[in-house]
Amino acid sequence: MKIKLKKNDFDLKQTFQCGQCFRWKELPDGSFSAIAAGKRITARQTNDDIVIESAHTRRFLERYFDLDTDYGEYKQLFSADPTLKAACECSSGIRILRQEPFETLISFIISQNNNIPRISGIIDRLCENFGEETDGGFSFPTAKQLNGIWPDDLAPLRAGFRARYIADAVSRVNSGEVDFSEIDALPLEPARERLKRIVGVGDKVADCVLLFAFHKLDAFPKDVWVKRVMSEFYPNGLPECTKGAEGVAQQYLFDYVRNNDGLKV
DNA sequence: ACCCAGGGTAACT
DNA sequence: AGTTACCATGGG
Repeated sequence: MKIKLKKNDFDLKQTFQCGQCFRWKELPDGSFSAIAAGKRITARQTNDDIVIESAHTRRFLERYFDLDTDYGEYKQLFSADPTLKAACECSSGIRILRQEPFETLISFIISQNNNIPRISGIIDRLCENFGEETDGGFSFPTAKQLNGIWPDDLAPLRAGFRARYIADAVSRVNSGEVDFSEIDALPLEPARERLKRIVGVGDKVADCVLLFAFHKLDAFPKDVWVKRVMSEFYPNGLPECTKGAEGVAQQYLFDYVRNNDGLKV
Protein backbone atom coordinates (compact mmCIF):
# COMPACT_ATOMS: atom_id res chain seq x y z
CA MET A 1 0.00 0.00 0.00
CA LYS A 2 1.19 3.46 -0.89
CA ILE A 3 -0.37 6.57 0.59
CA LYS A 4 0.33 10.01 -0.74
CA LEU A 5 -0.57 12.86 1.58
CA LYS A 6 -0.92 16.56 1.11
CA LYS A 7 -1.44 17.05 4.80
CA ASN A 8 -0.51 19.89 6.99
CA ASP A 9 0.19 19.15 10.64
CA PHE A 10 2.50 16.26 9.79
CA ASP A 11 6.26 16.41 9.92
CA LEU A 12 8.03 13.06 9.81
CA LYS A 13 11.14 14.14 11.66
CA GLN A 14 9.18 15.76 14.47
CA THR A 15 6.77 12.84 14.74
CA PHE A 16 9.46 10.17 14.85
CA GLN A 17 11.97 12.08 16.95
CA CYS A 18 9.72 13.52 19.64
CA GLY A 19 10.35 10.63 22.00
CA GLN A 20 7.15 8.66 21.49
CA CYS A 21 8.83 5.90 19.46
CA PHE A 22 12.30 4.40 19.37
CA ARG A 23 12.54 2.25 16.25
CA TRP A 24 12.15 4.76 13.42
CA LYS A 25 15.50 5.45 11.79
CA GLU A 26 16.37 8.26 9.43
CA LEU A 27 18.10 6.92 6.31
CA PRO A 28 20.91 8.71 4.47
CA ASP A 29 18.45 9.87 1.78
CA GLY A 30 16.32 11.61 4.42
CA SER A 31 13.48 9.09 4.45
CA PHE A 32 12.41 7.24 7.58
CA SER A 33 11.92 3.53 8.01
CA ALA A 34 10.90 1.07 10.71
CA ILE A 35 9.38 -2.32 11.30
CA ALA A 36 6.00 -1.76 12.96
CA ALA A 37 3.48 -4.48 13.74
CA GLY A 38 5.68 -6.99 11.91
CA LYS A 39 6.08 -5.19 8.60
CA ARG A 40 8.33 -2.49 7.27
CA ILE A 41 6.99 1.01 6.78
CA THR A 42 8.94 3.61 4.85
CA ALA A 43 7.98 7.28 4.81
CA ARG A 44 9.37 10.10 2.75
CA GLN A 45 8.64 13.82 2.93
CA THR A 46 9.18 16.44 0.27
CA ASN A 47 7.84 19.89 1.02
CA ASP A 48 4.15 19.24 1.75
CA ASP A 49 4.03 15.81 0.21
CA ILE A 50 4.38 12.70 2.35
CA VAL A 51 4.57 9.25 0.78
CA ILE A 52 4.14 6.18 2.94
CA GLU A 53 4.93 2.73 1.59
CA SER A 54 4.29 -0.57 3.31
CA ALA A 55 2.81 -4.02 2.93
CA HIS A 56 0.37 -3.00 5.65
CA THR A 57 -3.17 -2.12 4.60
CA ARG A 58 -4.26 1.45 4.11
CA ARG A 59 -6.59 1.05 7.04
CA PHE A 60 -3.71 0.02 9.31
CA LEU A 61 -1.53 2.93 8.17
CA GLU A 62 -4.28 5.50 8.60
CA ARG A 63 -4.78 4.29 12.11
CA TYR A 64 -1.07 4.02 12.91
CA PHE A 65 -0.41 7.59 11.78
CA ASP A 66 -3.70 8.86 13.24
CA LEU A 67 -4.66 10.45 9.93
CA ASP A 68 -8.27 11.07 10.92
CA THR A 69 -7.38 13.45 13.73
CA ASP A 70 -7.24 17.16 12.99
CA TYR A 71 -4.23 18.42 14.95
CA GLY A 72 -4.88 21.93 13.69
CA GLU A 73 -7.90 22.06 15.97
CA TYR A 74 -5.83 21.16 19.01
CA LYS A 75 -3.19 23.70 18.15
CA GLN A 76 -5.83 26.38 17.75
CA LEU A 77 -7.32 25.53 21.14
CA PHE A 78 -3.94 25.40 22.88
CA SER A 79 -2.94 28.76 21.43
CA ALA A 80 -5.09 30.46 24.04
CA ASP A 81 -2.07 29.93 26.30
CA PRO A 82 1.13 31.79 25.34
CA THR A 83 3.60 29.08 26.32
CA LEU A 84 1.61 26.38 24.57
CA LYS A 85 1.20 28.59 21.56
CA ALA A 86 4.97 28.86 21.21
CA ALA A 87 5.34 25.10 21.69
CA CYS A 88 2.70 24.38 19.02
CA GLU A 89 4.42 26.69 16.54
CA CYS A 90 7.80 25.12 17.21
CA SER A 91 6.64 21.50 17.03
CA SER A 92 3.63 21.88 14.79
CA GLY A 93 4.13 18.65 12.82
CA ILE A 94 3.92 16.16 15.68
CA ARG A 95 1.27 13.45 15.52
CA ILE A 96 0.56 10.88 18.23
CA LEU A 97 1.08 7.44 16.69
CA ARG A 98 -0.95 4.38 17.61
CA GLN A 99 1.79 1.91 18.40
CA GLU A 100 1.44 -1.67 19.47
CA PRO A 101 0.64 -1.98 23.18
CA PHE A 102 3.22 -4.62 24.06
CA GLU A 103 6.02 -2.89 22.19
CA THR A 104 5.12 0.43 23.78
CA LEU A 105 4.93 -1.09 27.25
CA ILE A 106 8.34 -2.75 27.03
CA SER A 107 9.91 0.28 25.35
CA PHE A 108 8.87 2.66 28.11
CA ILE A 109 9.86 0.23 30.84
CA ILE A 110 13.30 0.36 29.23
CA SER A 111 13.13 4.15 29.04
CA GLN A 112 13.14 4.72 32.78
CA ASN A 113 16.15 6.57 34.13
CA ASN A 114 17.72 6.17 30.70
CA ASN A 115 18.57 8.23 27.63
CA ILE A 116 17.09 7.95 24.17
CA PRO A 117 20.13 6.62 22.24
CA ARG A 118 20.64 3.83 24.75
CA ILE A 119 16.92 3.05 24.90
CA SER A 120 16.99 2.52 21.13
CA GLY A 121 20.05 0.30 21.43
CA ILE A 122 18.46 -1.94 24.05
CA ILE A 123 15.27 -2.22 21.98
CA ASP A 124 17.28 -3.06 18.85
CA ARG A 125 19.06 -5.85 20.71
CA LEU A 126 15.73 -7.13 22.04
CA CYS A 127 14.39 -7.38 18.49
CA GLU A 128 17.56 -8.92 17.08
CA ASN A 129 17.72 -11.54 19.83
CA PHE A 130 14.06 -12.43 20.20
CA GLY A 131 12.14 -11.06 17.21
CA GLU A 132 11.64 -12.53 13.77
CA GLU A 133 13.47 -11.48 10.65
CA THR A 134 11.16 -9.62 8.27
CA ASP A 135 11.58 -7.07 5.48
CA GLY A 136 15.30 -6.74 6.12
CA GLY A 137 14.87 -6.11 9.83
CA PHE A 138 13.47 -7.65 12.97
CA SER A 139 9.96 -7.51 14.37
CA PHE A 140 9.43 -6.53 17.95
CA PRO A 141 8.94 -9.85 19.80
CA THR A 142 5.44 -10.59 21.03
CA ALA A 143 4.65 -11.46 24.63
CA LYS A 144 4.07 -15.03 23.54
CA GLN A 145 7.44 -15.22 21.82
CA LEU A 146 9.02 -14.08 25.10
CA ASN A 147 6.96 -16.44 27.23
CA GLY A 148 8.91 -18.00 30.08
CA ILE A 149 11.80 -15.57 29.81
CA TRP A 150 13.99 -14.92 32.86
CA PRO A 151 15.92 -11.74 33.56
CA ASP A 152 19.21 -13.58 32.92
CA ASP A 153 18.00 -14.50 29.44
CA LEU A 154 17.90 -10.78 28.70
CA ALA A 155 21.57 -10.22 29.57
CA PRO A 156 22.56 -9.57 25.91
CA LEU A 157 20.31 -6.48 25.96
CA ARG A 158 22.42 -4.84 28.69
CA ALA A 159 19.21 -3.37 30.08
CA GLY A 160 20.53 -3.40 33.65
CA PHE A 161 17.98 -3.46 36.47
CA ARG A 162 15.17 -3.17 33.93
CA ALA A 163 15.61 -6.79 32.81
CA ARG A 164 13.50 -8.12 35.66
CA TYR A 165 10.82 -5.51 34.92
CA ILE A 166 10.64 -6.76 31.33
CA ALA A 167 10.35 -10.36 32.52
CA ASP A 168 7.60 -9.37 34.96
CA ALA A 169 5.67 -7.56 32.23
CA VAL A 170 5.91 -10.57 29.90
CA SER A 171 4.60 -12.90 32.57
CA ARG A 172 1.68 -10.68 33.59
CA VAL A 173 0.64 -10.06 29.99
CA ASN A 174 0.75 -13.78 29.18
CA SER A 175 -1.17 -14.73 32.32
CA GLY A 176 -3.92 -12.27 31.39
CA GLU A 177 -3.46 -10.26 34.59
CA VAL A 178 -2.66 -7.34 32.31
CA ASP A 179 -5.21 -7.45 29.50
CA PHE A 180 -4.74 -4.98 26.66
CA SER A 181 -8.30 -5.21 25.34
CA GLU A 182 -9.59 -4.50 28.84
CA ILE A 183 -7.23 -1.54 29.21
CA ASP A 184 -8.29 -0.24 25.82
CA ALA A 185 -11.92 -0.09 26.92
CA LEU A 186 -11.23 1.43 30.33
CA PRO A 187 -11.00 5.14 31.17
CA LEU A 188 -7.66 6.64 32.13
CA GLU A 189 -7.38 5.99 35.85
CA PRO A 190 -8.47 2.35 36.08
CA ALA A 191 -6.46 1.62 32.92
CA ARG A 192 -3.39 3.11 34.59
CA GLU A 193 -3.92 0.95 37.66
CA ARG A 194 -3.99 -2.18 35.48
CA LEU A 195 -0.62 -1.32 33.96
CA LYS A 196 0.87 -0.51 37.35
CA ARG A 197 0.38 -4.12 38.40
CA ILE A 198 3.65 -4.71 36.56
CA VAL A 199 6.75 -4.27 38.70
CA GLY A 200 8.67 -1.36 37.25
CA VAL A 201 5.63 0.43 35.84
CA GLY A 202 4.70 3.62 37.67
CA ASP A 203 2.56 6.60 36.68
CA LYS A 204 4.90 7.94 34.03
CA VAL A 205 5.51 4.69 32.14
CA ALA A 206 1.82 3.80 32.37
CA ASP A 207 0.78 7.18 30.99
CA CYS A 208 3.20 6.84 28.07
CA VAL A 209 1.66 3.49 27.16
CA LEU A 210 -1.87 4.86 27.49
CA LEU A 211 -1.02 7.83 25.29
CA PHE A 212 1.24 6.29 22.63
CA ALA A 213 -0.43 2.88 22.26
CA PHE A 214 -4.02 3.26 23.44
CA HIS A 215 -4.35 6.83 22.25
CA LYS A 216 -5.89 8.02 25.48
CA LEU A 217 -5.24 11.69 24.85
CA ASP A 218 -6.01 12.68 28.43
CA ALA A 219 -2.95 10.73 29.64
CA PHE A 220 -0.25 13.19 30.66
CA PRO A 221 3.17 11.60 31.21
CA LYS A 222 5.27 13.70 33.57
CA ASP A 223 8.95 13.14 32.91
CA VAL A 224 11.77 15.36 34.13
CA TRP A 225 11.37 17.80 31.24
CA VAL A 226 7.64 18.20 31.62
CA LYS A 227 8.06 18.60 35.37
CA ARG A 228 10.41 21.51 34.72
CA VAL A 229 7.84 23.13 32.42
CA MET A 230 5.08 22.56 34.93
CA SER A 231 6.92 24.07 37.87
CA GLU A 232 8.02 27.07 35.87
CA PHE A 233 4.89 27.87 33.86
CA TYR A 234 1.99 25.90 35.31
CA PRO A 235 2.46 25.55 39.07
CA ASN A 236 -1.31 25.22 39.45
CA GLY A 237 -1.76 22.69 36.62
CA LEU A 238 -2.32 22.83 32.88
CA PRO A 239 -4.59 25.56 31.50
CA GLU A 240 -8.24 24.83 30.76
CA CYS A 241 -7.69 24.85 26.97
CA THR A 242 -5.91 21.50 27.15
CA LYS A 243 -8.79 19.67 28.82
CA GLY A 244 -9.28 16.18 27.41
CA ALA A 245 -6.15 16.44 25.24
CA GLU A 246 -3.48 16.90 27.89
CA GLY A 247 -1.32 14.26 26.23
CA VAL A 248 -1.24 16.13 22.93
CA ALA A 249 -0.23 19.30 24.76
CA GLN A 250 2.39 17.29 26.60
CA GLN A 251 4.07 16.22 23.37
CA TYR A 252 4.26 19.76 22.05
CA LEU A 253 5.72 20.96 25.35
CA PHE A 254 8.15 18.06 25.66
CA ASP A 255 9.51 18.49 22.15
CA TYR A 256 9.67 22.25 22.56
CA VAL A 257 11.74 22.31 25.72
CA ARG A 258 14.03 19.52 24.58
CA ASN A 259 14.88 21.30 21.34
CA ASN A 260 15.32 24.74 22.84
CA ASP A 261 17.84 24.48 25.65
CA GLY A 262 16.26 26.34 28.46
CA LEU A 263 12.75 27.65 28.60
CA LYS A 264 11.86 30.67 26.58
CA VAL A 265 8.62 32.65 26.40
C1' DA B 1 36.25 10.05 38.64
C1' DC B 2 31.77 12.13 38.25
C1' DC B 3 27.45 13.34 36.17
C1' DC B 4 23.16 12.43 33.98
C1' DA B 5 19.55 9.93 31.39
C1' DG B 6 11.33 10.41 28.98
C1' DG B 7 11.54 6.52 36.82
C1' DG B 8 10.28 3.04 40.16
C1' DT B 9 10.82 0.82 44.52
C1' DA B 10 11.77 0.27 49.20
C1' DA B 11 12.73 2.36 53.31
C1' DC B 12 12.56 5.82 55.74
C1' DT B 13 10.26 10.46 58.31
C1' DA C 1 1.87 11.88 52.01
C1' DG C 2 6.35 13.50 51.07
C1' DT C 3 11.54 12.69 50.74
C1' DT C 4 15.85 9.81 49.58
C1' DA C 5 19.26 6.18 48.31
C1' DC C 6 19.66 2.85 45.12
C1' DC C 7 19.06 0.52 41.06
C1' DA C 8 22.88 -1.11 35.89
C1' DT C 9 24.66 0.77 31.92
C1' DG C 10 26.78 3.91 28.62
C1' DG C 11 28.06 8.42 26.99
C1' DG C 12 29.67 13.05 28.01
